[in-house]
Amino acid sequence: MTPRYEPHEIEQRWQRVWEDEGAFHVPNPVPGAATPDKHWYQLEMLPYPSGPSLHMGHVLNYTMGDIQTHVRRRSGWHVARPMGWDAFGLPAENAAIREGGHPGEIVARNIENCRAQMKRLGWAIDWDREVSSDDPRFYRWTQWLFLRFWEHDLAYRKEAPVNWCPKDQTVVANEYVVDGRCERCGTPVELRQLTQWFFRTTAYADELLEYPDAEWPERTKTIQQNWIGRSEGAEILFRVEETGEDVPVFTTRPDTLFGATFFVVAPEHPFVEAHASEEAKEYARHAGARPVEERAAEKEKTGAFTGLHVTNPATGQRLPVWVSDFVLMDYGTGAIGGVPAHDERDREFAETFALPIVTVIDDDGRLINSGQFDGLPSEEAKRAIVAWLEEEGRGHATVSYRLRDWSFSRQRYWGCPIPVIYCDECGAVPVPADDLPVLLPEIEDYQPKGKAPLAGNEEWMRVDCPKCGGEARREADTMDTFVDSSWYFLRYIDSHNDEAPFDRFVVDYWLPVDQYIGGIDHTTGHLLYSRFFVKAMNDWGMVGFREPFARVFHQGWVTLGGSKMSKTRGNVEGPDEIVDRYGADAVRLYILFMGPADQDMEWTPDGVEGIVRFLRRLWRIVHEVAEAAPADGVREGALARKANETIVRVTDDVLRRFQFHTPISAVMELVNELGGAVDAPDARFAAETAVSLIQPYAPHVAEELWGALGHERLWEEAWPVADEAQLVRETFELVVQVNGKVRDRFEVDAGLREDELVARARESEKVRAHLNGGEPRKTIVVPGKLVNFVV
RNA sequence: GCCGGGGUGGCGGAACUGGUCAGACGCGCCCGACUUAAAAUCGGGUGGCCCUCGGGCCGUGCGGGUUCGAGUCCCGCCCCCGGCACCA
Repeated sequence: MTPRYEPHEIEQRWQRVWEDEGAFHVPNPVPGAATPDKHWYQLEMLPYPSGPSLHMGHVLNYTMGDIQTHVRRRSGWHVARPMGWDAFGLPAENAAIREGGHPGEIVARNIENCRAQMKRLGWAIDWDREVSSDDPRFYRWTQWLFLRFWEHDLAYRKEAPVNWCPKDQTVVANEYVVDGRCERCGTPVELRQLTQWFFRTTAYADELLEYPDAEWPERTKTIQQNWIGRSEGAEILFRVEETGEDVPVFTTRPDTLFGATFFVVAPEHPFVEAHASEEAKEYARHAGARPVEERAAEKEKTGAFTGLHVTNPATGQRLPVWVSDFVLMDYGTGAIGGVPAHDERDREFAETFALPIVTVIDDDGRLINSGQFDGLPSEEAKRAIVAWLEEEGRGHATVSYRLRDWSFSRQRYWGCPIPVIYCDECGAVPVPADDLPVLLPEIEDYQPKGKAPLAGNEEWMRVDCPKCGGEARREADTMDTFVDSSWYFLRYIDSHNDEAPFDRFVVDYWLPVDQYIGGIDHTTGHLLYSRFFVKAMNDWGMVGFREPFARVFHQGWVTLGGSKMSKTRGNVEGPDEIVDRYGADAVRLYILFMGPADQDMEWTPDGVEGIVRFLRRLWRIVHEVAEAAPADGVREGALARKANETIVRVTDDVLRRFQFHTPISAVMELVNELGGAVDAPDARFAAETAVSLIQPYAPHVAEELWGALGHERLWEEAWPVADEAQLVRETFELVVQVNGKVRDRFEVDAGLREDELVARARESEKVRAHLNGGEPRKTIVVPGKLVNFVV
């Protein structure tokens, strides 16, 4: 008698077994001992525990990783599959402010909840590797790493204009300002001149454009490349007539140099303060304060003449120097040679102020009015003019980038303290390694007030200078959350290490990450920062690789009401209710069956009934097979063939194509066929195959059905391998076309030669009717598939 | 403007290197069986138009092309999504 399918009873039972056995713990290799060389690091972006519940996007993400993990494990890979918590930072702190309470307590409670949800979904996580970025055992090493960056001049402190979010009351990195707004809260950011800590990401700008050891999606690479914004060009010196000093400009169009008829500096350019007329200074003061977006929106150019002139190094002509806000101080050199004939903005400027326009490139792209360079195609002219400038000592080829260094100090409480001490005598001094971690103190009032809340904690702030022993003060800013997530994937590998952030031997074994699953929204932030971290660590000899993530996959957004589920939007749907109702197996299957995992999908539980029906059908049919089918079932026949074909499809989709919805369809097809022949000699084999193949998706019910078929421990069972002999067909359905249209189809022997196939095709009544007794002009034979007559 | 991705039934989607009348699998809908009835379950149908019920014609955003054969390749458009953008 078939028992009832009771998902909750089954799921709890197997989850307990796996937990008690530590079924998904995979130990690290030990130097000198034999270690499997077939290994796989399966990583999904770690969650922010800023709310009490995971959302369906997490369910999608971690189920995908889970399937990958199960299939790899059962195929003989050594799989590292860790999990942790991105616990520091704004999202958690803002949640604490909303709810009232200490962020540490709220985060701890959320983590506990989310961990329970993860366990309830039955994910094959190695909990022994768990880390949390707010744990001193973790952030001790975040601080230690920061000191290495500083030591290598890849972290520095400077005063610079930075993005300030007036709502969150902190500096925000360029990478997390979207359309001029704070990515977290949507508030428009302001520019403020502040002394901040930066990581020198620009030191790796060129290398970050290349992906030598990584298979990344094209669109992801493009986004990063656009963000880095590399432009090849030249730096050219213009001499100021009145003072004799040289002012450099950056241009990507040195071929148009002869057409430069005026010169423009940015309002913030030091030249203005040093030499410009009072009127120009006055203009610069006002213009420089306005946001770039606002300036760009206006059609009419503004500006003021400085009263000075420069010499065009190509023509020797005297050019007026203007100041205008369409020239930006933070790109290139903050000064340009205005070429109104060949640049739209320069033209607008020239037209507004009645400046001369000289055409130097004709309609065929060749130079004119350019002295010895006349007649050269513009691409050639670029090289020729730069070479000539170099000879003259007036310029050289150079490259400019859009990328800016990453500002990572935050004027907020809930983050990793920056281990720096300021001493009047010694300046900025690193906290000695033995004194790490600098613990984040418990403070009552952590509300953001525009300056670091830690600064108000006198007891914590006052410290002896590690160098001279004199009275000194701590750095009160904390680090951006993205510093924690720039290296968490390394700590996972060696999460209990008390001597170092990680051991190079084990990290070199597991990394680079074989498959990273995460949102595309972190492309120019987290993903870029992580690459920067790893490249630097490789240069210091800490790791033996230069790219952290060999393959990246971006899941689509699970949307609700058309927009991405997120706590800030408040449109979060968690897994609890639907798991309560249908069980974890159904939810796991359903979230993947909804569509291709890399596309956005609107969350609706409507279709889950179809999956529940499938599970019940599978349950019933497998039990029927267990009763009706011969015990020593054969592995040949129509069902066995279908089973073997399904093995190939599922395996190829998961491992090679990274496609998770089609394997479910494939197993459904197999189960549909099996349902009509539960007592067939090969039914038992087909049932075992179906259960085995569905195990990564629905591990609990699969385990139970595996038991019903008389076996145990499916999670350790070798992944099915297709029997090649069974895949070879003895007959196939020959398609016969006339002029490319299918006119007949029938089974033929697979061993027939081409001429025999043609002969069989010509015997068909239907085909004859379409040939009208005539001879085909041409006959195309595709062995094993079709014959096409062309008349 | 530059760069990247995409457009297939009522819906989610399949078709992996051009080759089985494109539409697998599922949702929804329709019909039937079981039932006093409903739910659940099981069976069947489901791109459009025409039909003498054998079939015929059209059909993968639009227009061309290559090919015996195109959702798939090429050219030109249209639309949608994403990145960059007064970046010199």
